[in-house]
Amino acid sequence: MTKPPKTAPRPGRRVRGSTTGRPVMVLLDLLGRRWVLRVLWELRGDPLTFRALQAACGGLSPSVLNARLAELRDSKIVEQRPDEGYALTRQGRELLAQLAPLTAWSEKWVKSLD
Amino acid sequence: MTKPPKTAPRPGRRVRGSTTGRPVMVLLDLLGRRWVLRVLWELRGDPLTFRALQAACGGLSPSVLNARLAELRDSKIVEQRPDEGYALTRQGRELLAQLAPLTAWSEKWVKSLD
DNA sequence: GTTCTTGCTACTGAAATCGTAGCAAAGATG
DNA sequence: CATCTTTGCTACGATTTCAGTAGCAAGAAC
Repeated sequence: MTKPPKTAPRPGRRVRGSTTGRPVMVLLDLLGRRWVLRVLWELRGDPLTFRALQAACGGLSPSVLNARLAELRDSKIVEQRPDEGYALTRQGRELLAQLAPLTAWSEKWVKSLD
Repeated sequence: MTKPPKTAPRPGRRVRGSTTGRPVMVLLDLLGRRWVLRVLWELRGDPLTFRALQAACGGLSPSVLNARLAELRDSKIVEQRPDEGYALTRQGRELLAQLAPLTAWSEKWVKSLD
């Protein structure tokens, strides 16, 4: 009874809700995991240490943070730099750039609620 | 001991990891819930019925789908049209448009893995 | 009437997450 | 040297969320 190894979802592999492993499905699986979007968001500026990142996310549990960071490192979206902490990779920054307009959208969105 | 009512996260209210309720934080909380991104993605085209949407997402459980749909309706991102099924609202389509470039990004991303 | 489909609720077990405690390593301070 | 702090992270039980299956009420088609 060996436990299945837990890793980040990978293109070509089966992921949640998709047997094809199409890249965009894999990405949606990865980004849809709790705290992932937030972590990327908090890394939009300078690199953050583990604890700083944890604090920035409002004190999420270190076990979950560590799991998410492992997945994001595995996916080459985040990297760990010695003496600096965690930072987005080049492609991680590209990904975040796609997400940047969400701020503006969310401001408009607020007004439509109440 | 009344249970707290379960609703979608709302701007101005406390959300996971943020006491300020800043719009973008609320949005990240909402989008980071399991299946939300995928559901939006599957609604990019024509409206889908509940069951069609469920099938498109690879057979996720109806209870979760219903919960997500309730949140997204509450957030005015998805609407239910009589005799058509579920569809994105206007602002829902705008939101998805922000996310559209993810397909292209994910294709590049794949090549960087292995 | 029966047979479909559709939208959804109910229920149980599994998995993910939370919250807290704490430890080993490295650096600063005395 | 000793001690204090910070940092990255692991362990563990409690809670929440999700998965998976069953099934029901309402409507349409027959």
